[in-house]
Amino acid sequence: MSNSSLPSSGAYLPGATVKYVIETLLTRIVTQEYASEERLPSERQLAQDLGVARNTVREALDQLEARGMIRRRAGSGSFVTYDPDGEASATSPVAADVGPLQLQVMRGIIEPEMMRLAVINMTPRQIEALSVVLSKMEAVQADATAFVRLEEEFHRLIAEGTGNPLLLACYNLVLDARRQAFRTAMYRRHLTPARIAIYQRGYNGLFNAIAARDIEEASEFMKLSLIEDQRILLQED
Amino acid sequence: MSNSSLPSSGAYLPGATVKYVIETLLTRIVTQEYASEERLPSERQLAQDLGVARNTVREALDQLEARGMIRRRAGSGSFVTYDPDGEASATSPVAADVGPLQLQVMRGIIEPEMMRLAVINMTPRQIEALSVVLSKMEAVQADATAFVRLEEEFHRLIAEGTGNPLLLACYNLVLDARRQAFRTAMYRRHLTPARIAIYQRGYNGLFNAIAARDIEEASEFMKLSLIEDQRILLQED
DNA sequence: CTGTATTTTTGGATTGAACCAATTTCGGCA
DNA sequence: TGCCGAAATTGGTTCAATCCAAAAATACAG
Repeated sequence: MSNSSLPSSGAYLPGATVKYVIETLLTRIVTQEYASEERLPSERQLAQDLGVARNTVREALDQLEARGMIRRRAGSGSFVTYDPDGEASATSPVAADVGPLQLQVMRGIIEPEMMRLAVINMTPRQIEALSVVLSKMEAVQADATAFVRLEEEFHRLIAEGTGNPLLLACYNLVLDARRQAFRTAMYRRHLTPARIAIYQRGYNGLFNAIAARDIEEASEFMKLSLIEDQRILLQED
Repeated sequence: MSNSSLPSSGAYLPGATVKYVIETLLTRIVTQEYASEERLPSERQLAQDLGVARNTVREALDQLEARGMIRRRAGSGSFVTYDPDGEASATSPVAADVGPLQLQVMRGIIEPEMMRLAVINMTPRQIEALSVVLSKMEAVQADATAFVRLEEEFHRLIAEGTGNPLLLACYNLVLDARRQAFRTAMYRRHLTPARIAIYQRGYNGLFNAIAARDIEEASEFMKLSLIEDQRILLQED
C-alpha cells in the first residue's frame, strides 16, 4: 500500500508525536480534567481523538504508567493514580532531605549557565515546544498546582535544550526537590493568583528572549524567576 | 527457518516473544558471544535471524538499554556496554550517553562553586577524611584503576563537605559519568604514571588549600584538576 | 429477579511497512 | 593520495492491522 499522500492533517508527523500525547494527557491529569481515580478514555478512543495511531497512545501511556501517573487493567481501562493533593507522588528519595535554601543555592549554580547553553543550542522545534507549554500555563493560571507542574515542564525543556544529558539528569534532581519544596509552600498559601501572574509575565519575557537568542536578556529573566521563587520558598515577605 | 518472508498463518506466537529475545541476547552477552564494546547485529538482521519482527527486537533492545547492557547510536549500531570483568559499578543509565565534552562542561559549572561551599562548610572531621583518602592515593599511584577510584572518593568527599544533599546527589551523577569516561580513557592508555604523578601533586595542593580555608587557592587547584582531566578525556587520537 | 452464557469492550502483544535522521561506506575526481 | 559527495546502512518513530486475554455489559433462560 504505497500511499505517500498525507491525508489532510498529517498522517505522519515528523518527530514529537509521543511527546505531544504525553504532554496533552499530563495536562489533562494535573488540571483534573481527568480526576484522580477516574477512568480515561480507551486507547482506541484517545487515538482517534488525538489523531494518532493506537501504538503511539500506548507508548505515551507506557511512560505515564512508568511515572506512576496512571494504572492499567486489561479489559477494564486506564485509571488516574496521580493525586495532586496527596504527598505520595514519586519524588526521588533525596528530594525530601533538601531544604529550600540548599535548593536555591543549587539553582543559583546551575541555572545561569544552563540558560546560556540552552539559548545557544535549542532547536526551533524545542523552542516551539516551549511556546506550547507557555500557552498552557496561561490557560491554567487559576490552578496553582497545574501551573507549577507546567512551570516545571518549562524548566525541563530548557534543560533539554542544552543538549547535555548530564546537565538534564542533574536538573531533574533539582526539579524534584523544587516540587517537594513547593508542595509545602502551596500548602501555606504563598502561591497566590497575583504571584502567578507575576510568574507568567516573567516566563513570557524569558521565552521572548530565548526565541530572540538573547543570552543576556534570557539570563536576566532566569535570575528574576529564581528570585521570585526565593520569595515564596524562603518566605521573605 | 523462514527462507523468504514468514507468510500468512502461523506467524503469531502468543505471549512471550519479547522475553525470548531478551533472554537470547542476554545469554549471548554474558557468554561474551557478543563481547564488551562489540557491535551486535543490526536490528533488521536480528529480527530475521530470530524469526521475529523488528519491532519486537526493538522492544527487547529498549529493555536491555534500560538495564545498561547495551548502548545504541543512530546510524551506527548497538554496542555491548556490559563488562563481565568490570567493577560492579552500577553506573546510572544516563552516564553512558554523556560525551567527554558534555561532562567537562557540567563540571565547569558545578565544581568551582562546589569548591567554595566546601571550603567554607567542611568540618575538621571531613577534612581529616580527605587527608586519609589522599594518603591512600599516594600508595596506589602504580594502579591507575585504583587511583581513579580514590580520586572519585576525594571529589565525593568535597561534595559532601558542602553540606548540600542536592548538590551531592547531582555531583554523584557527574562522578558516574566521569567514571564511564575514564574507563574509555584508560582503555586507550591515556592515564600514564607520569600523568598520575601530576594529578597527585594537584590534589596535595588542593588539600592544603582546603585545610587552610583558602577559597581562592582551592578554587585555583580545582580548575587545574579539571583542565588536567580535560587533557586526558578530550585528547584526540 | 437471578444467575449464567454470550457478546462487546478494553488493554496487551506482535507483525509488517513505511519514512526519517544520523553514520558509515565507497566511488570518483583532483 | 586526499577529499568530497552520493549511496547504503542503521537506529528512531509512526502508522495500520491482527490476534489474544481479561473484564464488563448484555441477553437470555429459569
